[in-house]
Amino acid sequence: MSDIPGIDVLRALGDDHRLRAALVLRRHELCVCQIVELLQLAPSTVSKHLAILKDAGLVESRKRGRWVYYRAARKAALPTRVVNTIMTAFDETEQSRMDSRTLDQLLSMDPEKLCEKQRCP
Amino acid sequence: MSDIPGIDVLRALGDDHRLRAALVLRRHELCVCQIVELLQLAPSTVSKHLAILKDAGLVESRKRGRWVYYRAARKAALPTRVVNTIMTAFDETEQSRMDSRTLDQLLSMDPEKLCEKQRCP
DNA sequence: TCCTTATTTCGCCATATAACGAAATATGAA
DNA sequence: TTCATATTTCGTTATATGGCGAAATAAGGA
Repeated sequence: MSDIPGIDVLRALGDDHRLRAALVLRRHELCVCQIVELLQLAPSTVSKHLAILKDAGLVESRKRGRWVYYRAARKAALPTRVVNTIMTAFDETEQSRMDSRTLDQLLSMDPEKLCEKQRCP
Repeated sequence: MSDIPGIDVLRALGDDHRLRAALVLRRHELCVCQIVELLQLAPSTVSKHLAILKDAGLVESRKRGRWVYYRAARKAALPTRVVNTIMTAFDETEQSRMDSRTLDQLLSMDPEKLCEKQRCP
């Protein structure tokens, strides 16, 4: 369902628990049980959240004995400037370019005719 | 369900159709029927998406006759730098500060004891 | 006023998602 | 090898979300 590359990052961060986890993992490398304590959720739930963050490329993990440690990924961190930054980035996707071209066509059409077309297929 | 202020922006942008709409609205002011054509969705569906973007403060609307025009809000656009920017911004929220304090306590505890506590309530 | 029509709201359905507990997995320690 | 335990996977459930069509709303034009 994620057509646009990178949008999974927004979805990953669009959950309170995951955002909180992602934030603390920027400051400290933590094992799952510590995050369980912080978020007050079942271990299985936390594990899944961390997997989603990992799939989005936001965090990475390493195993030491029975513990698995997570930390922010070494590559990927909201007001006005932030939104602009996000939008600009997404603006470089293929979907955005396609939309721009489609839009050019739409703009050359009379909105009146557009609505008419939408009424009568 | 949105405890953390600003996270609704991420959720709003975390949908392909809404992201595409938000992007084109940064370039052009458009009426609903034009966005309907671009996204190829039912007018009612588009209307709902636009309301979500509006609630998140990403777009604004004005009514001219029977048409409603939407455009990017005059205040609030992914690579590494973007994610860092997002994270830094969210890091200034109260929830993040609370988490930091909680974390300080957690870090002073033996993870072993933490896990033990989680086993036996 | 009455009709047409662009948009929104509402009700409904299908799917996605978050949460839990139980079972499976993996690994250190006895 | 056998036990204990940290984490993950799986199955289930409740809720959230995205989509549509029909009805409601609002505003220009006959």
